[in-house]
Amino acid sequence: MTGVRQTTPLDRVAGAHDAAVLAVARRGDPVSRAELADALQVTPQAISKIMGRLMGRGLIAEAGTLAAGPGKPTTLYRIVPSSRRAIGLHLTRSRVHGVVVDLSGEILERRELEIGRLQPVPELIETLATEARALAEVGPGVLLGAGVGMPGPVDWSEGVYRGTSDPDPWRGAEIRRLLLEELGLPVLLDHDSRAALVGETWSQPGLLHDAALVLVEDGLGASLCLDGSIVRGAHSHAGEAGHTVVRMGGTPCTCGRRGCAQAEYQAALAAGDDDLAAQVLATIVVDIVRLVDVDRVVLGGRTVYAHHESSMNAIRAALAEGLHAEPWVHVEVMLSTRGTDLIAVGAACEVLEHEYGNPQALVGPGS
Amino acid sequence: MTGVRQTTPLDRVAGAHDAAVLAVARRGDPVSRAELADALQVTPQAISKIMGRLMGRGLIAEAGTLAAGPGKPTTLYRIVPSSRRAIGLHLTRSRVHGVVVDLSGEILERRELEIGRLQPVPELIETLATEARALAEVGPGVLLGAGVGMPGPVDWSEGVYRGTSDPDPWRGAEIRRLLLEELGLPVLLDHDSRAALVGETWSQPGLLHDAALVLVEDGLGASLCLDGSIVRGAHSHAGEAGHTVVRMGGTPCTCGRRGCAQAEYQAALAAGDDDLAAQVLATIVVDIVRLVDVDRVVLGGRTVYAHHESSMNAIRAALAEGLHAEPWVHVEVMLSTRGTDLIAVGAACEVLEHEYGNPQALVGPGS
DNA sequence: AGAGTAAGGCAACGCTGTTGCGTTACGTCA
DNA sequence: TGACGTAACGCAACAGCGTTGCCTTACTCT
Repeated sequence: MTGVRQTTPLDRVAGAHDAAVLAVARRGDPVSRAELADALQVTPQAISKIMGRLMGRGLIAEAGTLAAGPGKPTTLYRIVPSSRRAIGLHLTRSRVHGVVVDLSGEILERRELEIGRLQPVPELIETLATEARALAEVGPGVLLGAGVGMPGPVDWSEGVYRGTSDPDPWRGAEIRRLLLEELGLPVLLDHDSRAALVGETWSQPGLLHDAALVLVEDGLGASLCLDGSIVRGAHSHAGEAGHTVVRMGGTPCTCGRRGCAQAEYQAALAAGDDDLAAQVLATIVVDIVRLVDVDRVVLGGRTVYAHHESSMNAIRAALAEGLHAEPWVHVEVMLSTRGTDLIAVGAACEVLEHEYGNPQALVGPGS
Repeated sequence: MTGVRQTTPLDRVAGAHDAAVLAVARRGDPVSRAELADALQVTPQAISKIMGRLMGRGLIAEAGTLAAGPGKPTTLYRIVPSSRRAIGLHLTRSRVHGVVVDLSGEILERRELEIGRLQPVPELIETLATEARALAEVGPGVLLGAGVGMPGPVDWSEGVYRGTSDPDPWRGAEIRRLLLEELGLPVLLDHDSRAALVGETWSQPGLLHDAALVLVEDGLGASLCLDGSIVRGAHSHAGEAGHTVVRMGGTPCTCGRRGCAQAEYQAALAAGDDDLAAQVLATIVVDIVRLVDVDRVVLGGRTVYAHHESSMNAIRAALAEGLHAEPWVHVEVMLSTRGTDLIAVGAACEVLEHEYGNPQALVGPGS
């Protein structure tokens, strides 16, 4: 597949800088040319050119001036949230939770729909499309596309729900392609925990440079952001932390192994032992920290919402215990800023990220 | 810290392309302009310019022509291994194992030295410097620097051995700075498992795009290469897979927790239960695969060398069992190509990688 | 007002890879 | 032996990136 080159290397330089400026601007406060020059490691003159491009596209606008002492006052710039929109859909077996967000990731509208447990794929696509079309009505700005976040094995690059082994009507569904054909809009499909992390990184650019997000919904998932990039893996399949063994020979899991974190967590909850459940959560968090050295851990998901305080405390305690010999390692534990919208918002942010986020590698595929 | 800009964005484009060409050339077979153009997604004319730069630096040379049908025969190019050298030192509590490698990662010379268990830091630096100076005598080509790989918590970006909590004469040693001052050469310090993976990726470019290396020496470590980049983490501390809990409430570990993989592994070996030890290894491999979705697992290290066949079989069996519901996920399990030299060679390759390896991010620090 | 200061624009520049076209070096066939 | 077709390759002009040097603008302070 000798693909035709789409962008030149110089386009990529420009694109990377445009994305970097947007990331800084997204942090909220108006920024100056000098600040941006420092952040991007380019000259102020280059920032002027970059701003010219971005203002031409309507993504950035001037936001007044700031006089500090003598001399010409600094011109400030801000992002224009209303210039773009994206739809995000959180799909589970029992419902579809949808949002439209603006360029800054703020929610413009929310919708919720209960669905039948065994909706066949064509009907499911129709349901998703209907929700998306309703959401598309809301808000100003160019609509960029729709993102879908769902649990279970999901192949991001193929846009396919892989499914588990049970008889499953959705197994192998080409959700991205079908929904794209239905909507006529760009569509992205991703794992719920990865979508959630994309959402967190979008609205807090730079903060989650090395971070893990632990998602507790029906299952247990974890996504990673390492060195500023979301980890998706060789088969776009990363994030199945729920099938990490924390007790060899323990509770049997649906995956065939024993003592998976997810199985142990659910067994503990079923037995009413909330402390043990929190311990399981804390264990896999410490394991992740030891393995990939993230310095932020974000906790989110419907199930953990009720006892998030105790869960976070258990995680903090386990981190303190497991890292007592390495005092230079500090890990910040935080709750998702998005509440129960985190996956829907994250799915929408996948679209924003894809369009205006960090650039692909400078050099094409190495092999 | 408004650092002074060292490279311009255009330098980085050129540097990235130069590195990419070297990576393809390192695979061994002579390559043509057309192949490279396809791999880098640039025009053949651009490859000519890139080759001009690289040949000017002596890194690449012409390697004959290849006539295929009518028309001017294709010119082939190959890497010049003898143009550069790097020293690699593998440091443990009981010895120093050193190598010099050429640009292709081949060993030119090997040295081994037993050392006293509690050598104080200044003496240790002197020992390392002596070994490095002896190795520096061997082979042609420009000597680029020295890499040091060692177990335990190591901060790559600071070049410091962090140490564990025991009274430890090496704790906090600024090995990189001290050795640099002693040798007058660039020095890099890294964790043994990460160094080993750098070595594997250097000599097999492109193959280990998403891979894990499990290192079994005195302790148990694992390093990751995700999306083509070695994972070092927020505190340059990634890879402590040995302190991943595989049996909650299990064998007490030196780190303070119970049931860490390393503790369980060593306990099993001490009890003579090699099967159980292999199972522990297999468990953490599957956990890693589930979490970050690597499609290659490299096994290496002195301790696992004797029973590598059975260990690899156990890992393969565990992968087959743990992934039976996801038949599209294929994971290749392989043995290190470097035998017991893997860490020393890897440390040397850290230097090569730093000088000629994949480019830093296109845009400077995002914050 | 006038001097001093800092921000920002304009124009020329250096460097990337790209494009268009001519040259080189090979096979093939008359 | 020579003309022709073909494929690889080089040269020169080009577009577009950020950079540099210089000038203009806009403000404060005297």
